[in-house]
Amino acid sequence: MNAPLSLSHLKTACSNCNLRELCLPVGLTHEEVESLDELVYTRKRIKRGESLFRAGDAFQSLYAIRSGFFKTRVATDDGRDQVSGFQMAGELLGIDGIGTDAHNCDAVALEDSEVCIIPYGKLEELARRFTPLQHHFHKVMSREIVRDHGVMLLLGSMRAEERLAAFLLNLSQRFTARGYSASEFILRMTREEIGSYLGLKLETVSRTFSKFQDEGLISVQQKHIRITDIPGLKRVMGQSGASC
Amino acid sequence: MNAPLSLSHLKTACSNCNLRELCLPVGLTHEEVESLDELVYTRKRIKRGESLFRAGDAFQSLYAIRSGFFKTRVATDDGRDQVSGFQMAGELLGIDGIGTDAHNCDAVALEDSEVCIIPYGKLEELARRFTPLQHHFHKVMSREIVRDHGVMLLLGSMRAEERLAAFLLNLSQRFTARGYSASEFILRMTREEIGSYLGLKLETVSRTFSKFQDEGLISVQQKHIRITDIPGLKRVMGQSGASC
DNA sequence: CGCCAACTTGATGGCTGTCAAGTCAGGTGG
DNA sequence: CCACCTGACTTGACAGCCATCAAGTTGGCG
Repeated sequence: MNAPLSLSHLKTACSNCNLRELCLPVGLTHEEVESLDELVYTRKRIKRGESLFRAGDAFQSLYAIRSGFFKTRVATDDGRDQVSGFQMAGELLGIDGIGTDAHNCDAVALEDSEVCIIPYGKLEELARRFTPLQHHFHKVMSREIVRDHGVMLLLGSMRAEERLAAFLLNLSQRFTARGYSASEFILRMTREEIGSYLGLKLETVSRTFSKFQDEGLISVQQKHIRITDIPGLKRVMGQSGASC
Repeated sequence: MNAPLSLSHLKTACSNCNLRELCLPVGLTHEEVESLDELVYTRKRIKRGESLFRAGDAFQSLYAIRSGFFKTRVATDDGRDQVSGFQMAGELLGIDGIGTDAHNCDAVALEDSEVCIIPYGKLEELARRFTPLQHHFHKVMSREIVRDHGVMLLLGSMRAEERLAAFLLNLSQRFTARGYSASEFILRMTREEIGSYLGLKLETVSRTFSKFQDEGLISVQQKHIRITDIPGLKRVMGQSGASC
């Protein structure tokens, strides 16, 4: 099922990957990227609804998303759980596992997806040899922390409309960075998953989408979203009473 | 003001530091710790109310707290801000700056404090030479991400009482790890700062403290907290309707 | 001693959760 | 091909938690 063939190896090589700009190899010379190829030698396909890893699984590898869409989900011992993020092509999964040698969240594919398996031991070894790789890996982790702080701010101080506006603008921006339309996309997650991520109930998400539509900011049809007024959404996000 | 004297160097050395178990040198051999001494050659004192760094400052160093207590604070462009964490002795400050080469939050001392300055370039260099240091540094960053996910879960799905109970238990546990009392301590932060961190208003924090006191869970007198019923607090935290 | 920031407590209102009913879209099987 | 079924979504009514506004208290510090 995931036997490494030499053909798949060829196809997997970082040096051929068009996600280079988003993934780990950023800033490496061509030569350095080629030696990265020894790092990533296996890909894995995950079908929609399946888990890449689950909380408690032994940590061994990081995963770079080659294609598809994931959610990560954390849980408390008393049965509560929450979506902690949505990840798309070029983003890294599994960083949470380094600290305890076990994964702390579930990573579930929201559509059929493919990931590159990055054995963590090898990554550390290469990071010791290639300063830019080390530096870039640290940057990726640091940015994840900064991103989480942004979500904490959102959860702690924004109202439902502001959260949803921020969410849509964030998705829009990430799609743009991948060459897709900034204003029109398909939501891979349900209202419930959006709500879980934003600390809202699914009804509130649905209601707020409808409100945005009434106000002419977006056009919603089930999972199909079209943002018709990006500046308007930004205004919704910033309306904390400080209009001057 | 922060001129490195040879005397202060001696006193700063990681090999003499009683926070070794909490800070970066965990898991290093005695020999390795000694070579760490070249890394940390300056300490800095921060008075209560002063900032160690501010959002936007160029990133150059990490800081290990030797003594004292800090809060970190993130802000949006529209004037909103939120406390993103409280840090005590043995914990690391500044990791958020690696990703963008600039700090993304303010670090403010909540009491007179002292930090060890860890030049980031040197840390990366040493991490390339000492595998355990590299590994430990990655773990520290990963744990910070996991911690943030926990806060996100708290902000997204817990009610005021649960948040405060979790907060008190977390403080209690961290004080315990440092050899202080698990049940009696002084809050270094104001109700407003607690509220900001937990996504609540200061009145709600105050009211909930009073409620806990009425219920015999804690005893509050201004900043002085005594937890009289730790299992009770844990029960408050877990009461999400799943009592079976 | 007096001032001020921090804190407590009360009254009221609004945002969002909860419960409920109905709609829509896609997939399956007859 | 169509009916049916199911999960996802929408919309409404109501309630509860927490924010807001307000007034008073406490404690530390000059």
